[in-house]
Amino acid sequence: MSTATLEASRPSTRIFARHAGSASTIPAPLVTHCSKCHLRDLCLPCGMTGGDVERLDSLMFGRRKVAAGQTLYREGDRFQFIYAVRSGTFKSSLMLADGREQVGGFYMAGELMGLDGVAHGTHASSTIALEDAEICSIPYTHFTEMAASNSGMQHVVSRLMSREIVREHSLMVLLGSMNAEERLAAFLLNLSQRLKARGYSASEFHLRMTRAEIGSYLGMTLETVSRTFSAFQQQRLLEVDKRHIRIIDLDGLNRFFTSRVQ
Amino acid sequence: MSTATLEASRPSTRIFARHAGSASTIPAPLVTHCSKCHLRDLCLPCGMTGGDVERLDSLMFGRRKVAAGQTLYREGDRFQFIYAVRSGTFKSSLMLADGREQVGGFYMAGELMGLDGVAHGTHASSTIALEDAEICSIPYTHFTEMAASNSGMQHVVSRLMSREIVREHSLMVLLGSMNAEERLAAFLLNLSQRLKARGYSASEFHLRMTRAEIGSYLGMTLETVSRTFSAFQQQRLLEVDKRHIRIIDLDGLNRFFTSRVQ
DNA sequence: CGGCGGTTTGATTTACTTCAAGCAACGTGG
DNA sequence: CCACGTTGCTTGAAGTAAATCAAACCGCCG
Repeated sequence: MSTATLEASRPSTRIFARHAGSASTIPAPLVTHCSKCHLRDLCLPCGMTGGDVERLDSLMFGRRKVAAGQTLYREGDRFQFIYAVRSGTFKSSLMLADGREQVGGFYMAGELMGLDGVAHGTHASSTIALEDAEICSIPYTHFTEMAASNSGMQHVVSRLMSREIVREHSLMVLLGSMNAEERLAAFLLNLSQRLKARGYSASEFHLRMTRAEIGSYLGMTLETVSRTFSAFQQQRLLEVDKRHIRIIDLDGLNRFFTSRVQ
Repeated sequence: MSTATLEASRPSTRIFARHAGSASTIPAPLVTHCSKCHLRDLCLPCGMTGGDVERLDSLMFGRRKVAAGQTLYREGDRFQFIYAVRSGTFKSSLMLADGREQVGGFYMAGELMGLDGVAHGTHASSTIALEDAEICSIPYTHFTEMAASNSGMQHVVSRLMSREIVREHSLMVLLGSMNAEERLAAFLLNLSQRLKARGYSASEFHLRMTRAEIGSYLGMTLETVSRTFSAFQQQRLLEVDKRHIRIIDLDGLNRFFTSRVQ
């Protein structure tokens, strides 16, 4: 964990790390260098070759903290940045006419948010921090300008967008054809995998989101989410204590949705 | 494999670009020129400026017919092409372990298919023609090579991918929070709009897909689809005769899901 | 002609929602 | 410090939308 190197000493309440250098001669503190980031293999630079990652550094992505509950961008906001999660968890959601929200996804370290804005220059969803978090802001136009002269790099963006398409694809399957138990199992296993990829335990973790948010994401009510957790516990698949989850029987969980999705 | 004069220098294009003109010296007949295509404002070239569309011409997209029921690509196939619909209708779908299929979308003239393959170099879904159709095959690598030297053009790809993300976003809302009537209303209105944009009647059209396919797409059974059609007919919102649909009360239909989605 | 795929409609069942109540953890202000 | 409201979670009982099971119809094709 090479993190806490830079940010500790600095005032962290900057809105966006506007272009750094200004007065000082030393590199500005709140600028990120991808090449030195511990997330580089999960995040934007993933798959880049040669000096491309170093070239990313020159864009000097702004970095900032986001407090729990704070909104990163809202539906309709002008699209300027892609955001990379450095730490913490976010949810993206849409507000429905009847006041309810539809959660579209949860994002954790190394994942990119805001790609839906490219289509119309305007964000199609809102995203909110579920806990205190830290992000990098990637100015989209600068990024594409750079990618213009570099085919490898633009490939990376395309791949990331496509990945988002694939992700939503599988969510559609989930929402379109699974029952409550299958949905929750799929959700937990997905979470487990992503946490594992980030060096955390795959079998024991703390949920950052409420039952209502899980329910919205999975297309069911919070009561059904709660009941399904209880059912899993009784089937000795999980141990659940509020938001603390311990997966006891991974295979058992897996069977739930392996039976559906090949 | 030796024909296709114009593509000689780019062997990979050939697989799909019919070996039409064989030995002749005149341009092969089944090569498409975007600049002269009647779909240019709906399709890939949409939003391109200056000579970009002409530059697309030089890629000489292969064009071919696809018979009803024929598969364009399958889950797991190597990703090489993006496909643009010239005429006809396609569905994309996933096969579930229990043998059922999950339909992920329907595509009509000017729409692009296969973008999900960019992520892992492999298609994440299958797509099948619902009626006799015609497509252009766009060799992805050539296309990105060209886009490499042209920032305007690569913007176009990104926008198209992002649009797909947004599309799936709204499908998630649909699947996650709407009831049967709202889903079918949303489906019909979406279809109506897209047909209108293509110069067809917005109020009267012929469905190319079965009740089962609609149901799979909307996350409900074919029986419920059928019943909901009947209900709409009784409410004098539609006239339904098998696959022939006439929308009588557009506002009435609209009210169904305006009440949900802002 | 018979069989088949697509559709409609009816009867029954069920998985989930809705409504409702209670509890635990937490923060706030008197 | 305790009473209080708030938020999140669980559980129960009742209601319902949609799934399932089932039958029949139509148009089509070999």
